[in-house]
Amino acid sequence: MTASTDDRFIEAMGAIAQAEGTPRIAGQIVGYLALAGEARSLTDIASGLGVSKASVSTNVRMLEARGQAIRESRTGSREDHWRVLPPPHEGMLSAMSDRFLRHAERIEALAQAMPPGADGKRETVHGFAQFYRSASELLHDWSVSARREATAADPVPQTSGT
Amino acid sequence: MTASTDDRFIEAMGAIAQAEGTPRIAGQIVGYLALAGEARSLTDIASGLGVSKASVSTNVRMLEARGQAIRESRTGSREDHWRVLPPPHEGMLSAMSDRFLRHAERIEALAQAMPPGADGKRETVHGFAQFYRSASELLHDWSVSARREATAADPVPQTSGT
DNA sequence: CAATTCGTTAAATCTGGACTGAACGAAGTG
DNA sequence: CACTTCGTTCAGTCCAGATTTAACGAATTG
Repeated sequence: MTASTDDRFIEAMGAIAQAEGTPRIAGQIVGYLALAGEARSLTDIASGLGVSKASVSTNVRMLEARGQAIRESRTGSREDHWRVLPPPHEGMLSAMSDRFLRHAERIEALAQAMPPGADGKRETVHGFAQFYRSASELLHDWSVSARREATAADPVPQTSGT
Repeated sequence: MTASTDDRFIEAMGAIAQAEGTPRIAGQIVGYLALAGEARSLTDIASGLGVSKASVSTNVRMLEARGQAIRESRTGSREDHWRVLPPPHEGMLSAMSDRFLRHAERIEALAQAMPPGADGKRETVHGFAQFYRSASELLHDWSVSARREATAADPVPQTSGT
């Protein structure tokens, strides 16, 4: 019955991911790999979560692009193996940061295109752009510091020690 | 043709809202009210955006719950009037903060329920909870400071000055 | 008190995007 | 060189949730 608490955690991670606007399966994968502690093959993940390999392939590459998971190509096997690096959250933060930066640039471009009338609209729009820009910076800085902390005191389980 | 840049801003705000996992119309409303600078009735908003009053009603109340918009019940008219308060972003931050706090509590409860085995799983799960908790706190602090800054130097257009 | 207008709710519809199944190319393996 | 296995892609399905239409209660006005 020890699998039950694991499953509940994986389930919760999926729900949270969904609430944050990312695919449910992406969250489940992070939970699964975090609990595993070591790298797992795409097939393992798919059967472990009871979803199609196609879904895992898609989502695990999305996680890779975000820096939340890394691919390990072992020499012996031609299977790819995947692990989350501590903390897996860091990637989430930089994804957020990137998103906000895009928002900032998009809005700022619109502000520039606005007539500089006395109604203050252009300043209002500029204010929005400014907000997104500082949000992006804040998140970026934090993701860096979070990574540093985690690297300092690493409480992550590894099957094979140093 | 000056309405065109306004529309593009409103459009962009809707797209961003959608990208952040909230209803498109909610973002459009924020954009509309921010440009308006003063309070607008529900009917105004609906016709201004070309959407149903039901949608506006639903979304504007969601914004109110988040603190991104406030309702003004004028004595003379029985219409409700709505405005965004500067900065409207602050509500978005506290919404995020709340969400992360819920995540933290949910995960922490699971961590407590986990067997304290030597595999370090419980610590891993606890780490996730910790992450969400500090994220929540960071966002909360920032939303407060953002509000303070905006209140200090208020560049918001008001039709009726002090 | 009838008539109008406002805001909300409930049911129905519509749509974006997650997920799957099947097919394909690449890379080993015998 | 046939055969198996792996990962990806593509077309199709499915579903959550956003939006709308219609109907309702409350408030206002004459």
